[in-house]
Amino acid sequence: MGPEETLSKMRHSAAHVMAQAVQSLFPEVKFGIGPAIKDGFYYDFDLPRPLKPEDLPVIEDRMREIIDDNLPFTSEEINKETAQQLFAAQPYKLELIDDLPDSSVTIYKQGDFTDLCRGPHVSSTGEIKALKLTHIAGAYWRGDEKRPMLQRIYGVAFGSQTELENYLARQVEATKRDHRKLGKELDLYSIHEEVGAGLICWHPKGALVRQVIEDLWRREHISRGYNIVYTPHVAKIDLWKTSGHWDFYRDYLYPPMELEEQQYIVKPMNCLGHILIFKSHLRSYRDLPLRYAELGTVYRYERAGVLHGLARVRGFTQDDAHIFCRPDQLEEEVIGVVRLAQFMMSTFGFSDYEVLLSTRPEKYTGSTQMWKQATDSLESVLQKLKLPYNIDPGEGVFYGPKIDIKLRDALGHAWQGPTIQVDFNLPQRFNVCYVGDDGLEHNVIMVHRTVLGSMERFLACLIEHYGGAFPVWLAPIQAIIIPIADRHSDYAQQIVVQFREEGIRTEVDNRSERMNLKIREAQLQKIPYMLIVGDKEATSSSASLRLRDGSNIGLEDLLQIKTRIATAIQSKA
RNA sequence: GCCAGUGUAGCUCAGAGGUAGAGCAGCGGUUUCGUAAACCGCAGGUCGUCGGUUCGACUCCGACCGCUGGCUCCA
Repeated sequence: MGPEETLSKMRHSAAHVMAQAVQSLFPEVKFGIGPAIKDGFYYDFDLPRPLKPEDLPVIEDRMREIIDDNLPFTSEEINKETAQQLFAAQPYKLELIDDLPDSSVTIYKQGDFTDLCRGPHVSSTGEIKALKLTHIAGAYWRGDEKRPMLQRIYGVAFGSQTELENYLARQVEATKRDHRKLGKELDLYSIHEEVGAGLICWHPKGALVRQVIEDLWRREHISRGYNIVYTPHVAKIDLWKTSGHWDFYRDYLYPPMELEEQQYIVKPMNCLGHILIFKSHLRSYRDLPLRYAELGTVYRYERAGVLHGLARVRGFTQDDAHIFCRPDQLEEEVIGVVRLAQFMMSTFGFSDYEVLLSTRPEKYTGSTQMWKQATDSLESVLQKLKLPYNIDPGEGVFYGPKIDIKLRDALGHAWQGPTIQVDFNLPQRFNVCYVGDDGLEHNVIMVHRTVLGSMERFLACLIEHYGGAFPVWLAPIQAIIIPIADRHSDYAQQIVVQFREEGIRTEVDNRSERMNLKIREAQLQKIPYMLIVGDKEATSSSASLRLRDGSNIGLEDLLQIKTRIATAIQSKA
């Protein structure tokens, strides 16, 4: 058994101990389930009253007592009837017992607490080393919102106090890097109640970062044979009825608006516009593949409870593209997309990612033969590119198989990254065809893909990945000139002009403040280069260079600094 | 949407059944300074919104809105 399994066993045992503790405090408790999860565990309870944050330390203390008692865990296999009697007062457990396939079930006991459980567990409660209950949350029984909501207590548990403390320290670091906090501190964006939840206003600095990314995105797409297009933000509802979105996706759509007795909706996706552009001509097999790319802003109604900073919003700009190709071109097109995705990931410093291939779900459209061919193509691409991947069986979208890439940021937090989806549905619904060399019409294969996801979510990911200290090429302000006294501001201004001519985003801090304050603020703003100028510098065409990590380079010639910065921008380091 | 928490000045936060307070930011002034916060003064708030209880509500109650952590879902 590896260290991960040992930990997970201990965490699962901690969940049982928590259940015992809760039972001793609330004898009427009805138990849900209590598994081990990443870093810890949870248990779902049906309790006579809502839990308060103050309850957690009480439960935790009770858990410590149980741990100190070092109660042994014992298991027993019993038949279902016996189990049903044993758990007669536990409706959720009874439901679980009913659903188990075997005629016998296992139970685990520690002290006076018994739970239905497959195990395994540590041998006694004393083996649970370091834990902390972290938060309370509501959770539907079996994740179904039509069923009762239970109260879930989350906890973390580790093999030693030191590891627990490290974990808590990482949490503190993650809080510091939270894009919502940094977004405010670095003046990147804001969300206003007056505008509406989940709708983003980009401030100049956030907009600048976004533009730099978009410029790179456009350049890369053009050089890789994409055509950039623009499509309207609203369209007649019939278009969305034809596509099936109005039927299948209605819960996510903003409601229709009426104009000249026609109903229009705001687009939730960009694909239909691209399809209509494709269909504006008769297309030959020689024209394919056609790749239409758009930084397309879409609006989707997301439930209020799921909104989260830039990461989950109601209006967002997808870095979208649709590839229309022949079946024999699919594989090469997917290779191109994966290479582009890899290029983007390495450009933004993501080296840790997971590739998932999602296969046919239970409800699907298209023939099984089409599914097989497309899934094989996707898999073959991953093999040719020697990309390690996992199969996510049945997790494809109803219209086709897909490849998803999950990124890990510098703190190990996972983000949904590039996605490549084959679509058999829309080409049929809209009769998207090309004329083959046989003179007959054939449906195209359509690939939806994004390599960044959405600009909003990608920025959220980048902010947290870099902890707000954007690499020089992305930094909204790349250099700031800090005159020591007012008499140095002319010299400072000359540097600004000179640097801007070189394309270096430069500002000057001309306030009548002390240099120390200006340095502090520039550092907090995570500006990569601070050029401090006083009498010495003004007479020698130089500046005293300081970096945002606190290091002090000292006096350096202006030309040299310019080259230094230009090189850093160039290398995207 | 559901469960829990929460909303006080632009920001970070304190306070509290008898009509609000700090630091930073802002404004005015003094200071012109050598590597992470100079000093003095001024101004700033229908205490999220609406309704109820009360002689009196920012404080108690209710509804709504926003935010936070989850459930569910996803770019």
